[in-house]
Amino acid sequence: VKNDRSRPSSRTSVTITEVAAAANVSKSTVSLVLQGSPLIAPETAERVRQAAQALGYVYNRRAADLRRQSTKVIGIVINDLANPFFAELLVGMERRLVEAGYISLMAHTDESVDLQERVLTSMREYNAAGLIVCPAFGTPDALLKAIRVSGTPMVVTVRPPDDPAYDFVGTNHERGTYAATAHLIQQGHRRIAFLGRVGGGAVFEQRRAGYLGAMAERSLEVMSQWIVDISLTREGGREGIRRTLALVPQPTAAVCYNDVVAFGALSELGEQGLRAGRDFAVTGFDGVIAAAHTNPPLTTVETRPAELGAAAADALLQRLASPEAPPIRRVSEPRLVVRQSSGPPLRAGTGS
Amino acid sequence: VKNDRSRPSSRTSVTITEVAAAANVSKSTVSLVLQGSPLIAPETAERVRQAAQALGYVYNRRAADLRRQSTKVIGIVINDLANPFFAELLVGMERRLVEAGYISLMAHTDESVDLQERVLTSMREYNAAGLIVCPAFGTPDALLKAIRVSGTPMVVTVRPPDDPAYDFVGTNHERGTYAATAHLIQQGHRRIAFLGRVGGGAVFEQRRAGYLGAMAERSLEVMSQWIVDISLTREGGREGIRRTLALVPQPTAAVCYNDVVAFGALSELGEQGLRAGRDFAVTGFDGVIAAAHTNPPLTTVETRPAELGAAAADALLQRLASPEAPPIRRVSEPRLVVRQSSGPPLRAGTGS
DNA sequence: CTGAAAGCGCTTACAG
DNA sequence: CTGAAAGCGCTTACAG
Repeated sequence: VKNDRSRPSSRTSVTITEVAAAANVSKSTVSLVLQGSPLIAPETAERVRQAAQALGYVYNRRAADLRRQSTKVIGIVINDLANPFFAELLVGMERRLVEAGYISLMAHTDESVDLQERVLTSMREYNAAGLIVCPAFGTPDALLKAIRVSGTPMVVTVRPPDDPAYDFVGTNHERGTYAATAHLIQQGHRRIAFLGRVGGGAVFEQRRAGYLGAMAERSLEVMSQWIVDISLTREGGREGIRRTLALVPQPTAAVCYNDVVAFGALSELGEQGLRAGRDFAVTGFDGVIAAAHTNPPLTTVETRPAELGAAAADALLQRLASPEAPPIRRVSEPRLVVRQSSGPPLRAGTGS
Repeated sequence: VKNDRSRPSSRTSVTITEVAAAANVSKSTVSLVLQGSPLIAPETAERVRQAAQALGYVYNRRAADLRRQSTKVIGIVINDLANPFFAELLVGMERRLVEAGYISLMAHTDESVDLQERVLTSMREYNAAGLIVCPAFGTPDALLKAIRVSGTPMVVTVRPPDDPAYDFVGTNHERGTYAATAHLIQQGHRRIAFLGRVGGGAVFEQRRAGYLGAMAERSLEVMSQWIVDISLTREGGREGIRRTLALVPQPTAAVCYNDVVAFGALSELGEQGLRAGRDFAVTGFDGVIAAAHTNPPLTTVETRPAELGAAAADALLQRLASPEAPPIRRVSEPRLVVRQSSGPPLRAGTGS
């Protein structure tokens, strides 16, 4: 074998040209056997495979993709991986994607729109076949629009864009908090707080709307200070409970924006010597795995994050298969799961 | 502009050839301005940029990388993203990597060695410049070795391989459980259980060794049934507590393999009407963010997962910079953080 | 059943 | 300061 690079050591990659030489066939033949083409005679194919193996050949999919004008990589951008909801969502989509033969380019924006823009262009420069994005707070519509116009298949997830032209997979936020609030009312609560982040975008609006809707339906007034503005973290949940307990008259329950906030609420309640579900009721939103194993276990709105992620992946796969199909829009109905954090108020029937 | 493709719509990508034509320069010039070369006259550069902008040109980094024989993508493989420890680890490494101008190809193996092998080859086929891997349970040494021999830079993290030839970034598991156990003993506990997964590999061995070491140092016997074999999940933690409470004589404390197990333990204790920290003591391991906000807050061994991830990324970056340097080995010292889940036994001083 | 040739979108010496 | 040419590692008609 004439080859000026003395022996393909470490970083010098061996190419099909070299295996072709070793197997005494042409590049074309090697390429064909690598693709499992039935055109090649079994013995030839075997010889090629042996040669490839012996040389430690690794397929250069990048080169193949360049030539073929396609890739099997999908870009995933997540806004908040520290929240288990998004971690579970990611797990669900990534799994579905590998099952379908794709691999994921993943980036975490941590709610930074600048970072989001950078990673998105990077993914497009790497020719991602498609994109799944959970937009960071305050994502300019122009960004999403630019991608859509460029023709790169994209599904937006969790946070619905204003424009219905996007492929979107999410959950019905309003129905979720409606169910949680209605449950609390049914348990006998009348003064119910809502812990969330004011100005948190469409998702916040929708979740609050569900809460307000349920209250209004039973003709329960809601005092403005019951909408407690906190950061959407466990710390925020703690603070929210502290502020709620300081209110006069004191609410007896709180609908939390999400599970992470509820976790903080549960923790703070414990520190105050109160037992959630007995002394004060709390509900979460998301239904992350951890919610079933808090102390006490959390009543929450189950959105099945992993399934949601898989659904987003499916939507993208579908879009890849039919680029011209009308916009996909899948909004799942969340389900309230009653556990122990949401018992009736201490003296049931306390009026407002 | 003569161009048989009528107008670069949707998926038809525009190339440097087209912007070259539009700007009346050669491909070379376009390439140079794209790279920010100072060789090009400012006016020319500006003209090229305008043309690129106008045509909606997106840089094809894949083609550039192919030609340049390098990439800016790093493969990350994680064994268990459902565990917040790994999610936080991932966040730490991904952030550091984007800061350094890389983008991450991420895959979750869910402890499947088969899947792990597939994603690893996929990453190499895509010419990842380097790899960071948290090996799945039971990863054959041959797999890691094949990668090392191939010359692809790789750092192994969290789970130490037997062979010291690998670049490795992790934490001192034995010191961690030693500290947790010693703390419990100091609080007055004598009968202390260890909840973990027997046969869980090197990490389990090390964590158990720390527990046994601390017990032996105070000449405390450990009954074989105190080593409770469970799955490493919240469910496992619940079951572990149930089995521990059924033991005679009953242990008064439990060192948990990790935080997730401890979360389950806390939850189960609550369901049994017991208060962790008062009626029974528990410690965790990892120091995930959630540990500070459980009910009650969890005493745990803090490993600073995000920092660990960043350190793993740094190690890889370093390896990329000096391929021939001797193996990197960074084992951080974890720190015990005492919170409320680990108070003294009900009647302090109870003998063994 | 197999090979020679062209081309995917870039970069990089090398001229001028 | 700019252009022509070769080449990165593949695939894919097209011959034979």
